[in-house]
Amino acid sequence: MIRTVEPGARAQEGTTPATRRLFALADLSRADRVSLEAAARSPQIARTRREIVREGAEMAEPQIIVSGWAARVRLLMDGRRQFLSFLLPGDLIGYCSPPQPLALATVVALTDVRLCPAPDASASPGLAQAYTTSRALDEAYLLAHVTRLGRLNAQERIGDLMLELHERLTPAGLVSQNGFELPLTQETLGDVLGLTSVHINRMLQLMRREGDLVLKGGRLVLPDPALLARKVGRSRIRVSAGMA
Amino acid sequence: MIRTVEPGARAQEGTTPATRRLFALADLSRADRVSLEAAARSPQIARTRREIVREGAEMAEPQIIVSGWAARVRLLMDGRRQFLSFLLPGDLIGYCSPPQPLALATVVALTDVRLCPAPDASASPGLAQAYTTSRALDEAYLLAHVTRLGRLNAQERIGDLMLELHERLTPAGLVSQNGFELPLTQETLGDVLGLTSVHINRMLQLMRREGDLVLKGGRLVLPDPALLARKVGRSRIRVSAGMA
DNA sequence: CGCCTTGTTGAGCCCTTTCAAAGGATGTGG
DNA sequence: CCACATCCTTTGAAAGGGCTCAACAAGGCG
Repeated sequence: MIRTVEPGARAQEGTTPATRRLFALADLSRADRVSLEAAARSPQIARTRREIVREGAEMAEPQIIVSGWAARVRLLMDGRRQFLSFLLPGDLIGYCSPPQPLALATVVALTDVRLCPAPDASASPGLAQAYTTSRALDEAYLLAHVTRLGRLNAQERIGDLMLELHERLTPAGLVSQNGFELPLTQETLGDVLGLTSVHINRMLQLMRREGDLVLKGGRLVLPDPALLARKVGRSRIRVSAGMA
Repeated sequence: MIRTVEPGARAQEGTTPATRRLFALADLSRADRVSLEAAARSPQIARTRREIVREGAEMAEPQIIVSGWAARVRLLMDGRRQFLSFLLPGDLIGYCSPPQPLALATVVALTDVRLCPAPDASASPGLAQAYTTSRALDEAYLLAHVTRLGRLNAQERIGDLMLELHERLTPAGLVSQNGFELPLTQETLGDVLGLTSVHINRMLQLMRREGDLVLKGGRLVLPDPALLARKVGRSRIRVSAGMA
């Protein structure tokens, strides 16, 4: 299929994955886009494994993930660990309106992460809309995660998660050929999906053999996302009438 | 231990479980309290099993659960079912600020439920604060649910959930003698905790034998909540510096 | 090149599910 | 007040999915 790119559309797309994703969330004014691009241009770095937010700490100003992966996590005192959600380029950390006093979960960097303060939305309906939509998506993904953990078996959980990541990374432009970088160890994947790394390993092998996915060298490819979606019984996440 | 009740404190407590719970969430003005009490006095009824909100529908105005239990639920197309969260007296349904276009999950009545429109908070900082805190608690409980499903075994899940319900029903005044009404079938409990009703049954029996809980005739008693909390490794949920 | 993290594999066990059926409650109508 | 239907709880036996423990291979990285 051939797709024409109008000159106007290209200008809206954003120059980095994070801004591409944010631009897709709402109808932003030129000023909004400029301020997002500017903010993303001078990010801070959080190294792998470093805590970005600590559970129970007072909330700092909201931030945007410019690049890299982070996750919200909860630790049990016997050492068990559960990841609650992923934070991907263009996602917001700590955005609550109205503000909330305490962080509900620790946020930890899964890779080196670049983040920047989120431009103030109080004077911009476009930004406010984008942030709100982002937040709604966060909650939708969290609900999907509950269902995944509660009612899907190991293969379904893996497939469903990979499809979600595919879906979330697409607007940021981080997906090509149905594939994307997956900077997660099998241990981490286990702590996301409520399984052991050993079982993750075996199920990944099975799914590779069955042609559901290709995972090698930190890159994941879903040869046929639609087919996999049918196989694990997944439907697309939507929070408003129009958007993905 | 003897506790003195000052005449002033009593007036703040609210006359129904729902208002008691809401009054405990924020420092409310006399007008706030009056409007909540008034709203709760003319509720609508939703019968058991009836849908209160349908997933994907446009959001109606926010409502307050005056009495009864409801739950957010997601259905898989092969018939599997996962409850996402409970909605108890004093909880809000569909409160989002700023408003969100679509409901993210179906809400269904688990018992006959009385609900009323939530008084408008735009002119009242107290109400706004109460609603915000309620929403923060919702999210905290959702995160706890993820951890429960992902990393706890059957007994821990049951114990943890019962402790959460104990904690949530207490401010509404629905707990006495460490016990409360639990209007849930074992089937429902299974769909909350990601287990089968058969296994719920067996684990409940085990926990009864071990003295962790007493469940009979729809009433649950936790003989020693603190001990059970230690046993399942649970810590109390908090979203702000002061409150429960 | 050697350390350290990550991925792979095997065997056995245990927690949880499945399937089926019986027993108790509860409620409605006759 | 009994008969009957319905829903919920309880129980048994067997199978299965996922876990544990342990050891080994395979990559990065300094």
